[in-house]
Amino acid sequence: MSEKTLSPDDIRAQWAVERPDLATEPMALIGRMGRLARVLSEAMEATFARHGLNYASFDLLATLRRSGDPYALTAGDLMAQMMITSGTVTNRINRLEAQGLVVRRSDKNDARRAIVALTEAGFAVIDRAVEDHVATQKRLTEMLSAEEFVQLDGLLRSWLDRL
Amino acid sequence: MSEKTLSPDDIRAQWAVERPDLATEPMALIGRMGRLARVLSEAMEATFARHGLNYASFDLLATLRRSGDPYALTAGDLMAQMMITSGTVTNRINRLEAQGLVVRRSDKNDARRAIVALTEAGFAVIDRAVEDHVATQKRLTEMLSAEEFVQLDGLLRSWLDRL
DNA sequence: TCCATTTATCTTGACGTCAAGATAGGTGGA
DNA sequence: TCCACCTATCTTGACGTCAAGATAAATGGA
Repeated sequence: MSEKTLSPDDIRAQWAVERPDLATEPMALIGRMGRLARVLSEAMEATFARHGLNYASFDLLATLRRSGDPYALTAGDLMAQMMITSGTVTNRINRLEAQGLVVRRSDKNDARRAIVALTEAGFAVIDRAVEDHVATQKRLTEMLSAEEFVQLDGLLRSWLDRL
Repeated sequence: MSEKTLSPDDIRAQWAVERPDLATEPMALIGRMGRLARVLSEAMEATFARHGLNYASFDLLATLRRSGDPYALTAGDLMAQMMITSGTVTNRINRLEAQGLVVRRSDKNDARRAIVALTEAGFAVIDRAVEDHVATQKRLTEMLSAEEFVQLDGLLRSWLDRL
């Protein structure tokens, strides 16, 4: 009935009434992880948008940029590093190519391969965007004390390792 | 060049070479949060799939189920609680209605309102699915010690509060 | 040399999501 | 009573993503 959003704890409280047999401690933790990921994503998307990008395009440009000179990778490399399917890679490349931020070249040794390279415009955009992105991430994390930061990073790292 | 996926730490190492001026400590932490959220989501989606559901449909059915008898909310309530737009609510309802898991009724006092209620089939599906879901969440979190669990939950909670 | 097999990328169709706008019903003041 | 405005939901069009399959090129063994 309530016209309001519920916190993960509110949701647990509802389940406690309706299904008191369920152990919902993990639900609150995982729910908070999800909320946090969402809030962080929204803040980062706003940063990308200031540079005419979104997560998908930032991700691809950043992958090329940090791969170092000559700022070029095959579609397959991009697929692996961005952890997406081949169709999604194709789509991301197409959109960035239309914006003039990357170019497709063919590999002289293997005509099946598509080599994707940053254009000068793409290089300029991602170099500016990543600075802004880092500043946003700093802002988002600086409400954690140094000790909290280290603790959280350690917990996330070991959980991820065990999964 | 590498045909491999990179850890958040690998990514930081690449940036350290290409853009040593950037302070990327937050990037590793936020990156790990994102990876973790993704791994957890994939595991939970697999659970939903065993019941013919996905995240979207589980979310709506669960919202109705835990709202308690008579397991019915307006589209607006669902929009607020699920934190999605009105168009997305309409879409989710349509799909679940086609599966016979919810029904739309009109509100006698306000013809603009769409009241969405669980069917018997919907109730049965969500009651089974949520048990499986809770078991999956238990499995995902039980690699954390009790102490780690409490620490992590506390850190996430306070970070979220401050954001 | 040939061709069956493997590899790299692209295409197609289906989903879930959102922003913006359309539609229809409700409400309050003149 | 009317109508301008507000509210609740639905529609439309655009994206990003994936799974599955199509296409084209490389490879290796007979």
